[in-house]
Amino acid sequence: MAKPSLWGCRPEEAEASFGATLISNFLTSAMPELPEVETIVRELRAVILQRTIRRARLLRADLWATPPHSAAAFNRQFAGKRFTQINRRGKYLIFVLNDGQRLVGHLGMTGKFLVSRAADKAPDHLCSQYLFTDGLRLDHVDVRRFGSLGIYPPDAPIPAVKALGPEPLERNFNGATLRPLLYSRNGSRRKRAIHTLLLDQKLIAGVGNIYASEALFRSGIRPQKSAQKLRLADLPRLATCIKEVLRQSLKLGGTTISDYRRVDDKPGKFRALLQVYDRKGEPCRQCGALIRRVRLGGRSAFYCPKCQK
DNA sequence: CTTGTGCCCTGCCAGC
DNA sequence: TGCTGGCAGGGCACAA
Repeated sequence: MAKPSLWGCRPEEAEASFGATLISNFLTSAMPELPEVETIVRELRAVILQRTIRRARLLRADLWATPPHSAAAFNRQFAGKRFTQINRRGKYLIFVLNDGQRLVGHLGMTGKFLVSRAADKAPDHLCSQYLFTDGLRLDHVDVRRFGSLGIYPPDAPIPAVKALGPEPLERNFNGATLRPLLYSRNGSRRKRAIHTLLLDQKLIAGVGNIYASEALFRSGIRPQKSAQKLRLADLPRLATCIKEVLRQSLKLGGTTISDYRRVDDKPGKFRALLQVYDRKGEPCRQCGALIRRVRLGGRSAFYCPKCQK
């Protein structure tokens, strides 16, 4: 169900097509993981592609990972150009400009992209902003500033992106793809908890805390289980569960956990389908046992003590 | 090489 | 009621 393309249309048309709340604030999601970032990328594509940028501003230089380091030079990178492609790799957004330069963004914990009108009030925690010649505006907001942003010349390597592991929604992703979760490159067995390994972006791209817990629930594997105790034969099922949970969430526009500020925001609808994440003390939807929370490598994982072994 | 720890940052909320 | 300390987490630097 692809959204209608809005390339080149006027802001009023985009607004009419998406509804009033959309233009004000439709691209939000707490804790963006693969499905959330993919949703954002798709919606951004439909609205901002091919619009000419009049002016760009960098308001939070601490997020900026690459040169230029002055406001004027930042603006020069964008003024008069257009975004011709917007892609996703793992949790990274890659905006391609018509001169081949690429703007690469990571949303961290609280990053958002909001589309509004030039005259609208600037949101709090604005990190960068792109004003289009037709009056649309793209605001990049990040409350906790755990995100990052950088620009890369055509063909220049993007180190963080290059280091990413396989994409779980690619067709050839399967149990064999997950073998590095159990064995390191020198052949020795990994000992870390499987949940911790699923969060390692070098081993698999795009999975964060929510979908690691959810995929392990579906697989019947406890998050704290050492990779040493898993068999290669367990991996095909795990791969299938990862794919399923990501696909299902993507279909519903991702998961919105806490959007305390904007009640009128369009939230991702996957939250209602969460089986374990953020459900500590609540009954398992499968067996009624109480969901538990465990801390692993500084992150919290959720599981059902009865359904997961 | 692998694995673990602490830091970045802000808003929320339990506890006083 | 109002303040405060602890907590949350993706990615990275650093130590062992």
